[in-house]
Amino acid sequence: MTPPPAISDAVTIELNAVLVALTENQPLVLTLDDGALLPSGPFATEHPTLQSGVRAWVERQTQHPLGYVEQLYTFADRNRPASDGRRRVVSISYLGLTRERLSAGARDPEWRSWYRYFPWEDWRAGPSPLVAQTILPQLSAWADAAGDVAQQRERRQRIDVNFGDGAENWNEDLILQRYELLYEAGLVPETQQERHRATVPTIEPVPGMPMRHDHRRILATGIARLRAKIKYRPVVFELMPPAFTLLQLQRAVEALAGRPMHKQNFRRLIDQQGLVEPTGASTSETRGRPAKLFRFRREVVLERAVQGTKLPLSRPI
Amino acid sequence: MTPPPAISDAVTIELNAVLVALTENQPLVLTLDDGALLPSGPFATEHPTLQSGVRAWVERQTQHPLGYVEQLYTFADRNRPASDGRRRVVSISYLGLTRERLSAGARDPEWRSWYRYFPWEDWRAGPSPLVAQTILPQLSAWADAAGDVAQQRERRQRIDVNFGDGAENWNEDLILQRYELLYEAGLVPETQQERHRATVPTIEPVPGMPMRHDHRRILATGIARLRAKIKYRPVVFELMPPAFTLLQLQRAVEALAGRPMHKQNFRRLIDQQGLVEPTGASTSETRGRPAKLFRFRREVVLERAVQGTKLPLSRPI
DNA sequence: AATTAAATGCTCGTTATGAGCATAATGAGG
DNA sequence: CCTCATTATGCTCATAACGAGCATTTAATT
Repeated sequence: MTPPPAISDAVTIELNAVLVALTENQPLVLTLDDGALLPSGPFATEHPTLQSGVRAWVERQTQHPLGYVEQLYTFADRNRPASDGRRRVVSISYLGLTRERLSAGARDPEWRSWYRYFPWEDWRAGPSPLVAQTILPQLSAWADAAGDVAQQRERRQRIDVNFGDGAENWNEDLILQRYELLYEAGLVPETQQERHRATVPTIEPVPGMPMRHDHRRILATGIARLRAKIKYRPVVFELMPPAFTLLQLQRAVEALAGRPMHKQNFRRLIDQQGLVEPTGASTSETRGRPAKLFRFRREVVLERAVQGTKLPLSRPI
Repeated sequence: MTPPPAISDAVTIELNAVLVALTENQPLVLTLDDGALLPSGPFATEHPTLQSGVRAWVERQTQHPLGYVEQLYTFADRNRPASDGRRRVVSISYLGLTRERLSAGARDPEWRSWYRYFPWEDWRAGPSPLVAQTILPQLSAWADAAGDVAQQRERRQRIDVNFGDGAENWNEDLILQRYELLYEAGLVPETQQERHRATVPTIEPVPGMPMRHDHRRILATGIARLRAKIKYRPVVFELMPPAFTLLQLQRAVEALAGRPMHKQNFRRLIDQQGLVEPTGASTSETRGRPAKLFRFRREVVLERAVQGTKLPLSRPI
């Protein structure tokens, strides 16, 4: 079935990492080159597996063991097959979670809040004004500029599904689709990198720091995966210190999800899932009543089978 | 950051496809070589993107347009970096859904029920006797054979999470983890391919047809993805004819999930999600009261933002 | 001692979900 | 023609999950 590969079909593998840490309620991502790139490394002969390749060079760079690693996506679309004899690059991206951040001295690599790249994704203090005041109007104009009426309707619907009305129906998981929509609408600087800058009318881009190549897209993919995953797997704990208060845990989840949560219900959820156990100690770092300290119950990684199902199953016959 | 790639780091990309169709309530997968392989093709210079590469050779093979395509996973672990100068192979796998099956004449490629490969995954007629009578006892023996007590406990827990007790707590999404567990326990023939056959005591493998290389694992990955996805995205319809009854739709979902569902509740779910609309016609192919025919409302792909969240969000401030 | 900031406990209404009863509309068999 | 088997479809009920918010407790601060 598979014919022997031609020389010209050889590619080079590049590994990209979305490496996430959490400090002072900010979700941080490791960047290079003044924030313009995600760290990446080659997949070399000495690596037995892809994941060990990622671990190897990330740990060398950050000087810290990488707790959790998960494959994100494989892209080969960035550069067309080169006719000049240079090999095509296939990039495989990974999401990594780590507890400690790099010593602050170095300027490059640097940890940055991911909300610098996606400011409209931070709804922790309520609906982002950026969405209602800047993004929705611009997207609206883009929808109106569509060729025919059918396309207009489709655009409006996509905008509505992904961005809501600026106040309600915000779904934090849709970060990737939102970025892609902005990209299509020409509202991020990356769009203009791609095409002939002269012919595309230069629109004022939406606030948010761009990255080179498709790295901001990869970052969005990583955030989307993480935001989805915290809902059914206890991955937050990879980012937490060994002992923490429930409020600290809540702030961590809020930082990742970009949304505020209901304190008492958050505790109820954590509690009834048996995710944590008290260490016995408590802390009074903040002003009010001292909070009990908890630790993650490692066992639950084994215990918990996701039972969640949205299908109307019937009892075993 | 990325040093210029050495010649030896060049790899060849192989694309694998888990191509699914549905006929007479059986979930079918396209196989080659008497069922021992998944179809695969090279990623060649002429393909602009990975996905177009997959589409190109799958459509050529099946003579049918491929509705839905989704990337599954990228493996590079199968073969260690070759010292003999042959290039390493990285395989990128895709899940594809198609409505029509290949003309039945050809013997190769061939559509086969995926339950031939994973017979223990079919719980449509109630708990699989294979699990309770064959698999659990063998896994139990494997757990007992562990080195120390801690490892025994861990193995027992993993078995329990993934296989339940043979009657309750079956989670159809865990198909990949179950296969991996059986692999580790040496209960599938593939295990013995890998290692030195002489030294590993040959245990009677669990029923279920093996595949070459890691193709059964890739198949499990595809099924797992599909089983998870039907719960929050209307992908079943990619496998349905243009018009269908609600019972046919239910049987399709049951075929994929490998579990029976509650008829009335299934209808309620479909109904309140507005996934379908009546065509006006009805059918009396079966005996009882004629059933109304429905069609999928294409619009919902746009309409539906997944709202599902398991976090205790609070109302926007 | 009063005030303030958290932590923590508990209740309430709404919705989603699992189960099952009841009725309707056909074809098959007598 | 009548009865039965079979499938479709409508509806109710109990329970669990979830969003909201009130009330109480416990410390630091003023």
